[in-house]
Amino acid sequence: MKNVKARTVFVPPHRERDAIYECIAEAGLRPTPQRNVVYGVLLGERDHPTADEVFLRAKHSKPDISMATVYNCLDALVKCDLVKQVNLDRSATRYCPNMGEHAHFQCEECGTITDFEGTAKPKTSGFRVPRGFKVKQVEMSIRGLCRECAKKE
Amino acid sequence: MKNVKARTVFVPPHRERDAIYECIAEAGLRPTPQRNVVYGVLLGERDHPTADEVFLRAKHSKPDISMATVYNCLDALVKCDLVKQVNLDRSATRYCPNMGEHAHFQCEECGTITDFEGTAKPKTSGFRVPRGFKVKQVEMSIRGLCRECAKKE
DNA sequence: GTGAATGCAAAACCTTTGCAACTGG
DNA sequence: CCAGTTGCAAAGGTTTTGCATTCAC
Repeated sequence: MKNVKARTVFVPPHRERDAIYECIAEAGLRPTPQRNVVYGVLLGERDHPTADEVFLRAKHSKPDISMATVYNCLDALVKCDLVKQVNLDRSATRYCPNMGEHAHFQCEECGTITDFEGTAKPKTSGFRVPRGFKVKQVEMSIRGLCRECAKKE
Repeated sequence: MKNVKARTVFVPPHRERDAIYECIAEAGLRPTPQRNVVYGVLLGERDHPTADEVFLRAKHSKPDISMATVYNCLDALVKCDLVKQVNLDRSATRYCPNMGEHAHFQCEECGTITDFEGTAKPKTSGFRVPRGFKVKQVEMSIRGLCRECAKKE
């Protein structure tokens, strides 16, 4: 279940590309070419790449970029709420520029990741938030069999 | 294994203690003292320990246990549906013996993990499962501020 | 000019693997 | 006896860190 490409089902809004400058500046961070490239990579192919995959793709337009910088940029984008971290299993963390409500499905057989559209809000999701806790983000991870692998069984 | 030594700090419920034998055997795996200890550790203190933390605790009752074995045991328990893997951030995977429906809350400030009781089913959670996909497990991760940290802000 | 961000390389960390020895049924 | 499991040590992969240099404001 390694080196598996993930699929996306949604269509990215347009103005996200400009948002990086606003959002990064707003967060008190400095907009840089590297952060721009990293965000561009994520928007370019929405397949939930790992940091390493982002690194390799970012090199195309910025050959000198370093791994440390990729991590820095990803963290910055996460802080700015432009990107989500996706932790599905013990393998590397993946990154997702889709900030809309959706769940991440991973196939137990082939490992592919698929986005399930929909909302995941406390009220509708059925868990109780204890008094005093402040919920900021809800993420849903689903495991099971994808269409292809379900057929084979 | 009728003679249970009273050295361990916790007192696992009876049923759960037996469950490991049934479940492991059912899964075609072999019940071993190591697997027993690892499961006992998880039941003893339900604080979502990492593999390393399980390792350290398991050493108390089984000083010769190795890290590789801890991973082996954890994987075996996960396969038997006695234990869940919990992946919240880039840090190490955590393990949870609570197989009831609940969500994992992690505080952005202090990092503590809290269980939120409740169900997380596709129907009520608001996401759509594409035709042909088979959902086996849904996991919810929530981030925000815990009671203490929310007060401080 | 100054603090923040970068690139590099090394370190730290987490997890897996290969293999000989052992174990439980 | 035999397949499955263990312990060890080493390898593999991911993420972080320290520091000199560069960059954006």
